[in-house]
Amino acid sequence: MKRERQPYPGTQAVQRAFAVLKAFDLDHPQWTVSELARHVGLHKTTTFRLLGALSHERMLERDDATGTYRLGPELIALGTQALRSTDLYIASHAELEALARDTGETATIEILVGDDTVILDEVHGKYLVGGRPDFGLRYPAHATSTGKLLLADERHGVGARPMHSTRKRPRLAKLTAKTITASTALDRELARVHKQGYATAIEEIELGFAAVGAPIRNHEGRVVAAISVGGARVRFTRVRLTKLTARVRTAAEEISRRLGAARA
Amino acid sequence: MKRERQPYPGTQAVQRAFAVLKAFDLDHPQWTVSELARHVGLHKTTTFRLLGALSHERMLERDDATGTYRLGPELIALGTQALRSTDLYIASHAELEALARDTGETATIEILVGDDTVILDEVHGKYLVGGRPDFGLRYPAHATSTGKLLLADERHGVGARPMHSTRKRPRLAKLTAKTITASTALDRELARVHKQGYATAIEEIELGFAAVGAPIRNHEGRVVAAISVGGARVRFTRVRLTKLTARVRTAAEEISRRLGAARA
DNA sequence: ACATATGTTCCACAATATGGAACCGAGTTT
DNA sequence: AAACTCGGTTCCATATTGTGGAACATATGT
Repeated sequence: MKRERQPYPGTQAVQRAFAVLKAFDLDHPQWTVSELARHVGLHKTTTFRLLGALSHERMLERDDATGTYRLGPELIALGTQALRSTDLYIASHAELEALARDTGETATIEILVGDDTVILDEVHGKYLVGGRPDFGLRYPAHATSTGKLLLADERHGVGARPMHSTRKRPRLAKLTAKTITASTALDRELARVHKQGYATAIEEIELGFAAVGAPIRNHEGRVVAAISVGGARVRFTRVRLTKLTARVRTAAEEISRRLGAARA
Repeated sequence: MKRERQPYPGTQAVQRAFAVLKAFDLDHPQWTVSELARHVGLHKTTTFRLLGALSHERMLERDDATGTYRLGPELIALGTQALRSTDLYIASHAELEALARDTGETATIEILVGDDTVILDEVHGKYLVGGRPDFGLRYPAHATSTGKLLLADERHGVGARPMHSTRKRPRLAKLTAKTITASTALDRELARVHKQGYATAIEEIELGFAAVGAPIRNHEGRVVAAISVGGARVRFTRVRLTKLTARVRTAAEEISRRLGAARA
């Protein structure tokens, strides 16, 4: 087997265990031992043992009928526990409700995980009542209003951490005709977003969908999350967009203020 | 260090990693290295390395200000992914909304994780609008209507798995004056619950709170979850309780039917 | 200044995870 | 039906990997 150098001071088995867990995504909600072993590049036996351990911890669940594994209940508990320990969730929920009520659109708060944004919380407005909740969903950051804000801060923000500047650039997926895929174009966009303090994404993630976002800053001024309102592109006219932008920004400032104040 | 026998065929490091993660609960949303090491009974160095690895995987997050660790964003993603891969969530949501609408009370669906029930999904009725969502929360199973149903099936259900019969009995926490704490009394209650096909918990988990639950069965007849409606005790009069019970049971049957049908 | 606590690095040791080989069992193909 | 393939599983010798003792740095308190 290929033996790559451990890139970080850690435990191999743990790293592998999570590589296994992360293999369970929307495209592959369940796996068999062999398939998974091939996918993550581990020995069949090793994977088998890992799956056993994870199942025992109830992080995975084995479907006895098909013999496949899927994510288990303990992960749900752990995940929501993680959600709960985020102050963001508590600080933002009321404000998201107000946003959704005032604008009629869907309001979300998102954070950056790797190169994706993850929806922490979400409130639907009158234009989309009873819509399925989408929290936990991930979107490529470069194609969302919130993602741009988070990336912009990472690159231009206060403590522009130099060690992260050499971060591997991912291929920028082209999701619609308007998605920014050229890395130089993205650089320009991020600089602009950072300067103006808000971001838009008009049909960049999905045809017919538009959104405006504003940054949430912690007590240090770092952008730790971003909120947005989004909905059908046709409703986002130039003049309405201006109003929405203002509304989202005040909401974001209120949440940021609350985060700053919440600091013990 | 004490060296206990590995009770299952697995990897030690993985087991320890999750022991660490599970230490982050409502009481202890954040830990320092040493405190945690003591709590889980691991060597300080080992814990330190584990925390490093978990942080690198973004399963934990280090608060640079205080130097403490808390659950990280990747766990949120993993958790919601787990939630998503549960058919239960999809099969039940609409029915929970109907339940909440019809009864005005809060409707939940819960599963068993260890000795606790975990709220998978939840819809508030008219009596509690804008209430904070509580999914992911855990409650001791013996004190909830849903938990009783799940425990009852575990003990009296179809494949009364003998190997689990010797399951360690936890101390039954006394949450209110009405909480069932004597294990013989619980045995009797569970037998009754199993027989009648529904369960109540009147001020057993919290003063002033009452709930009725009914079981969700999969295609094999196993109780895989339970739903309930709950609210202020004063509204749960004897006659209304009868009606609520009937309503919850039909909802549960509908969801069970859908699960049975959903089987590929 | 001393004592006690924490987070962190280093390192020799061996316990632990690893993966090769082999065994079943169920489908497919010959 | 035998021969083959591909999946899951068990066994086991090996050495890689994780372990924890010792020591250091820093911080807080006495």
